[in-house]
Amino acid sequence: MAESSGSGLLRLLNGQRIVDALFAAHPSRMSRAGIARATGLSKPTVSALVADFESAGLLRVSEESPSSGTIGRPAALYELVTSARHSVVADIGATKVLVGVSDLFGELVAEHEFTTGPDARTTLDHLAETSTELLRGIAGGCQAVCVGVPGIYRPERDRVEQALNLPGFDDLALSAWLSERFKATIYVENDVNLAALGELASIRDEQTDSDFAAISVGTGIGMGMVVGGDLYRGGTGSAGELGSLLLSAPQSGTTALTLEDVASAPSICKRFGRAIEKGLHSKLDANADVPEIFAAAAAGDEAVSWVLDEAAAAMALAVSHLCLIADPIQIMFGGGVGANPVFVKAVERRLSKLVAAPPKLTASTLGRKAALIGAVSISLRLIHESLVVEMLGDQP
Amino acid sequence: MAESSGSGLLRLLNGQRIVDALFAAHPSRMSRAGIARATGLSKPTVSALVADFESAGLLRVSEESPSSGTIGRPAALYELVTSARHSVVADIGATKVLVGVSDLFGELVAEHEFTTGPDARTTLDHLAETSTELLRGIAGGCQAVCVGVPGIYRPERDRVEQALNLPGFDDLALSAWLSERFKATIYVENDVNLAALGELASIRDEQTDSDFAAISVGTGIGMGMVVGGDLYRGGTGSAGELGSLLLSAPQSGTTALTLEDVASAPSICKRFGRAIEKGLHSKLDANADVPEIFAAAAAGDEAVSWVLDEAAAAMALAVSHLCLIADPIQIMFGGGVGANPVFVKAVERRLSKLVAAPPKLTASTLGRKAALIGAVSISLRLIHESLVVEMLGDQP
DNA sequence: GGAGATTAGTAAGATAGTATTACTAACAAT
DNA sequence: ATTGTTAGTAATACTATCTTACTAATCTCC
Repeated sequence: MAESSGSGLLRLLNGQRIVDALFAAHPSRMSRAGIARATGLSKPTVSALVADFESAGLLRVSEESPSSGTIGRPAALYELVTSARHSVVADIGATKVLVGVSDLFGELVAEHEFTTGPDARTTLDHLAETSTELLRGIAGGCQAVCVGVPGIYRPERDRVEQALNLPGFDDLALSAWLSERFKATIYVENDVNLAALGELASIRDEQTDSDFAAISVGTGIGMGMVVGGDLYRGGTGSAGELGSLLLSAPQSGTTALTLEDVASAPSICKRFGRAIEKGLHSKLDANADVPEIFAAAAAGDEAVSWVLDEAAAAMALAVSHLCLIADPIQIMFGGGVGANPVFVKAVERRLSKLVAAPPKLTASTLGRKAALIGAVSISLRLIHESLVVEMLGDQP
Repeated sequence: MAESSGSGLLRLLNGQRIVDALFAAHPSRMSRAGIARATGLSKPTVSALVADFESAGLLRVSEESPSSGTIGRPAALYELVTSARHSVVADIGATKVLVGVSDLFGELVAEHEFTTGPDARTTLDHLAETSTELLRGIAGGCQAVCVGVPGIYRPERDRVEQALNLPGFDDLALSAWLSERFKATIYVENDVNLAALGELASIRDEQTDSDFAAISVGTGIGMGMVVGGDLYRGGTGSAGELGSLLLSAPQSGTTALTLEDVASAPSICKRFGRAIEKGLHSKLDANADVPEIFAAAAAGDEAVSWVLDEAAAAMALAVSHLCLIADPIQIMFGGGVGANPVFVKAVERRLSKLVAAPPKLTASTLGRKAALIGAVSISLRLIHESLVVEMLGDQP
């Protein structure tokens, strides 16, 4: 075990700096002299630590192109070993489950998809089988597991709540269950939150980490927020329940409409049907589905544009609240309704009339895989946290 | 200067652990043997560091009660020197400026209040004079300055924006200005945000750090949020602008009411006047002020209860949005309207009908001093960050 | 082809800080 | 007075670092 105060701590800290420098430089490789320059450590110190990392299997000398064209003695270029750590990532959706195995850099080296089972337990059994199958042939197994669930996960009780689409979560200690099957760090998170992380990870090049929101508009409406690079969960873990947001104050007697009553996929279909009954003109059938409705939007269909306008107006109002309260820099829309650029444009148009400096609104580009990619980004963090300690600690 | 990789770093880290242990134990004093037990460091290491801290003036042997009643050799008990560091804190309000000097533990050792001048520059000059006056007799001057301003502070431009009540901020580089006058770390922050920190600090015993909101309802309506112990500012620094929140979607042609149109102090007075004109019954004059209106609320005055109900309903709707988006654990109301328990109770009653699990709502107990106390908590953080480095770095 | 320049990496010794062990100091209880 | 307990110090060893000086390997220029 690593000491926490003596010079062993110093070794860990300096080891972390070296690993950080190598991750920052990825995919370029670095010589030990280069690492010394980048970290400020002395060359002998770097050599000693790199030797330890190499014998622990985290680093190796790159085979190809042993430098060329430069003056001076050619360097031995080191690179991180991609396969030094693996993690299992999964997104348990209402209809499908995505499973993957990610390497040290978050590349998915194996993937699989299966249909969600009748209840949570069967689905999880299937998930466990699939992941051991995907891990076959990977030496060392996995060191981290991150699972997205279609409900609110409460770490203090180790329970998934409000997973309405998938029964059987009520008395299932999910983290404990996973710990029994995987000898790894376990992380469970709401799928919408993971999707927010995933969407952010996919645009991080052009964008700062801070204050990003991803709104999913499909069967239900949910939101994940990333604040300063970390997920924001709120005091009771239920931040971002946008669907229940009231569109106006309830008058005495009447119950007010919620955002979900107007802008979710089922509501849009229902309201379209009612618009037809009320006599609005449309080429479509009264029970058209969301893709059909969106397809007809371009053609200037009367009932369609009325329904979509209402949905966009409601969403714009909700987003205006979000801007005044949380002031995100960018908002990304996903889900069956939200990922449609027509919808995003309509919201954007209306939002500009409600808010002085509206944030950037974009449509999701990742689709279903957003949560899985978010799970990768969490599992990477878990692995990075323990990497150096484990690599340097095992030497006697 | 302290090395960042060599053994000097280790010394700093261990020094920090000792100081942290002493702060955590405050106001009890600790023996060196006790520090060694608490930190896991060895006794000689603790002795060496404590000796350095003592000669730097951060620690001293407590005079009184050199231990008694216990078995064994009596310990020399060490305590932090309260006056080792001082900070200047100020809250520049629209009508008054509060200035104080705080010691190492955040106790205010000097305080002063003066009327806000005609413009920012005059007020700041007055502030600088006052604080040098308050610092007279304090050896070493101040090491940190935290100033609350009635507007949005943008660090990247070093400007205070939207300070509508106090002209002259537009082309004033406030941090730079303060840096010229104080040889100390400077921090400028919105006053509502500081008030949130202050209110949180005053209840921290019973409450976790996380996800606390303070809503100020007075001339305007603003909110400060604390997330995980840190202020939340949003992407452009303007999170918490609750006053502009729309109470309903604007219909074509009409502009919708904002929260400030219904629940701010001026709006309440205006709407009360109109209620009288409309013929609602009241004992009060049509141009009654907020304290009078609240005083009449208990008596069941018709016009008064109509106006306050409307204000509370609007605030409850806004708070319901806040809960669904940010899910705070506790919300504290301050300001001329908000600090009134009658108002808070009314909001609470209405909120319970809008949200399934409403957070705890409370009325501010700090009043005007909230922002000043928040400034103290920021300045303490600034001082703690640099304390050990400065204390151990100055020895050759 | 050889001398010099240039960069990578290693070896040896110095330095700083910590932990361990064993000691002395100071007091209470018996 | 003796014994036991706790606080603190002294001496030494250990760990990990840095510095300095060296060797190694290549390119360039003559």
